[in-house]
Amino acid sequence: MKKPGGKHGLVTMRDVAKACGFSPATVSIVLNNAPLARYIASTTRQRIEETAKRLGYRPNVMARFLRSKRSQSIGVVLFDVTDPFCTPILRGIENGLYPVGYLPIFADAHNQRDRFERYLEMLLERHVDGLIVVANWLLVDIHVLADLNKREIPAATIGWELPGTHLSSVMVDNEAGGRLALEHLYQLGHRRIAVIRGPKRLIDSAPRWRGIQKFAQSVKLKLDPGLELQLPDVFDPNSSFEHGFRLTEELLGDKKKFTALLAFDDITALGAIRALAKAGIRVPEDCSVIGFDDVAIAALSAPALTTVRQPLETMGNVAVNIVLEAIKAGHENRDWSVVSQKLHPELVMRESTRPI
Amino acid sequence: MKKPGGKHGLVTMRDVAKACGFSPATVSIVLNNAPLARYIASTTRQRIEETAKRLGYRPNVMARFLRSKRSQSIGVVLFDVTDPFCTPILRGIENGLYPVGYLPIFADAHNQRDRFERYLEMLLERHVDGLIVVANWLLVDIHVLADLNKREIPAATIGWELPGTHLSSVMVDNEAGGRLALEHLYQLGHRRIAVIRGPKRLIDSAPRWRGIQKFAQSVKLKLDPGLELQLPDVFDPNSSFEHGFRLTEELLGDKKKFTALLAFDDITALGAIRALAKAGIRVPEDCSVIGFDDVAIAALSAPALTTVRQPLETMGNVAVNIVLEAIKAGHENRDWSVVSQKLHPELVMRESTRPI
DNA sequence: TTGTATGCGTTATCAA
DNA sequence: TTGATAACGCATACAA
Repeated sequence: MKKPGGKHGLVTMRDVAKACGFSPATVSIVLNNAPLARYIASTTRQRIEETAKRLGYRPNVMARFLRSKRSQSIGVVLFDVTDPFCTPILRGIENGLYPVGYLPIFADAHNQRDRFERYLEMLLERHVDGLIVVANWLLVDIHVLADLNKREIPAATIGWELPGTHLSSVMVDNEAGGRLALEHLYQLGHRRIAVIRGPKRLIDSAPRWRGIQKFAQSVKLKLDPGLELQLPDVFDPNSSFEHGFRLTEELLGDKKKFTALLAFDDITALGAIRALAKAGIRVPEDCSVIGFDDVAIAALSAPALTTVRQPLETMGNVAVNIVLEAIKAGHENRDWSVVSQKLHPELVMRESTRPI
Repeated sequence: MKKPGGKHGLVTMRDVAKACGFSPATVSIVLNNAPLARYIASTTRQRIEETAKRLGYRPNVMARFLRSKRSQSIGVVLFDVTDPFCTPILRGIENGLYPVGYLPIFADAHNQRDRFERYLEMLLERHVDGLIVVANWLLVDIHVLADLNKREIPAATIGWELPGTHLSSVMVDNEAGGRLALEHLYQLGHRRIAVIRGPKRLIDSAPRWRGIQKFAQSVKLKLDPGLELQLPDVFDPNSSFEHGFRLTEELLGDKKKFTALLAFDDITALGAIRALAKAGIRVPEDCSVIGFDDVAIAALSAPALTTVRQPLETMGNVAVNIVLEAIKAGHENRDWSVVSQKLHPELVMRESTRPI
């Protein structure tokens, strides 16, 4: 008995058709459960399904795309996999895609704009059905977005947004997060609070700071500008540890007194804690420190970091749902609209803060 | 002037051909720099290239695959993205693929065997040109490997191997690593050393322990079996922190004296440090702790962790090169052979160890 | 030096 | 209820 399949061991639909004596068309209808499958005799259906299984037939996604224009894959562009911020998001995306049989095509921009753009092109060449972008300011470019709009590819951004485009977005409510952080320290009795603000060009920085200020005003707390530090516009997860460390050292050099420190993110907070430890200041006994993000490290560091949690995995999931919904709408020739979701942050109390 | 491209804004090769008055064949030859391109008039070539650019032509990778059998993508299956062990590997893979225009299709097994297998099938349906698997014992299955062999897809595993198959592998030299760790503690003057051994079913555990034992013998150091702990066969990055914590607590409860602790991996070490801190034992003043892997957290924790570094990113890169080489060989109808690479670990001294 | 024709594996339309 | 046939976008053998 001659074996089907070419030198690559591939079994095509025609092989199945030949083996069971039906036409490729019928086989296609049955195996895809197409609408017409309703009219196929159940004996036929069984014979076909059995044969397909026996021969180990696997549909060829590529060939299928040529007809149906569905690649069953979506592009995922991260600004930096190495950043612990991205990992849970990636997990959330993958987890949302898995049940519907979509596969993510993975691209990592290394925080480089040209790499980001090149990857976008590559993903378009692969005709991804949708796109999810975890980006930051570095990567913005009107040029590329025009392409996206022209091709009408459903796309969502995470942790970043570009109003006025066809891009949906999923973000944490930064203002609420900033408020949550300061509120926590305030309730613990802290009044002299150092704040490490985020990089100016990062979209999160302003609203987070606004939340802090608004809360301060609401309880008539006066934030000392001398305790206000500023992260530079450099991106790289390692650098923010360094910067947290250095800024805190400088602050300590100024002999300014403070009982708590509110850091822009967890890594910065860890850097700050290191600087405090080096100066003999214990956390949380002598100084409370709060971070932002609730990155994996936060729970493992010593002391475990109190922080404002971004629901990163959920954000990945939500982005997937937005994109899948748009893809479905496209197939059904329905309209779909851009959505902008803001998710709620959550205070996670651990060991790095305590009452004064 | 009528615009080319269908409702999706796609520009095909035919569009380009029509626009510049040449045949699709010529266009194909030029744009792919095929061998025949040597005979194409340079004016023609320029016209074609210019037109392609002007129309914004992008080759359709899917359609191209149908002819050339090259999908320009390779499947990457991770046992758990959430494990900090995987991140640098993923980066290494992506980085190795980028320059040659390959894209990784991403799959995360969540430490579940059925998910692992399902993903393998999905990747085969997508006709990936190659496969890289970052796995552990949980995911072994002869069944699936048979499929891989039959399809002759170049594949490499990282951090794990399965001799007697067509799978290449890239691993760290665990025995050397175990030796390095103990040697470091020994040279610092430690003699009463607790060891947290790896899960029995994990492939790394035995050789790493062997390296430890061999070094001990070579310097006539007697390891106290009472100071020997055993990680259970459970996989999940969080759990190893927990286990490191608990095992260390139990050890402390036994009132056994030790001046140093050698942990199976970094996360376990972090858990151990937490337990020590809780008991009022300072690291490294009262007890030195060494980890394994040099995961990102190691450098950021306080105290920064001394550890044995696995060149994770390099391992990803090496795996890519192995697979790409095999793919190339396949295209050129050359034979390629399975390779098993062992990379050297490296001691990274930070703050968690010190002389006795 | 360039054009024509064919087929990759699938699905969709139409005919039987 | 099922089967021919064409077409998706591209690359190649062959013809011109």
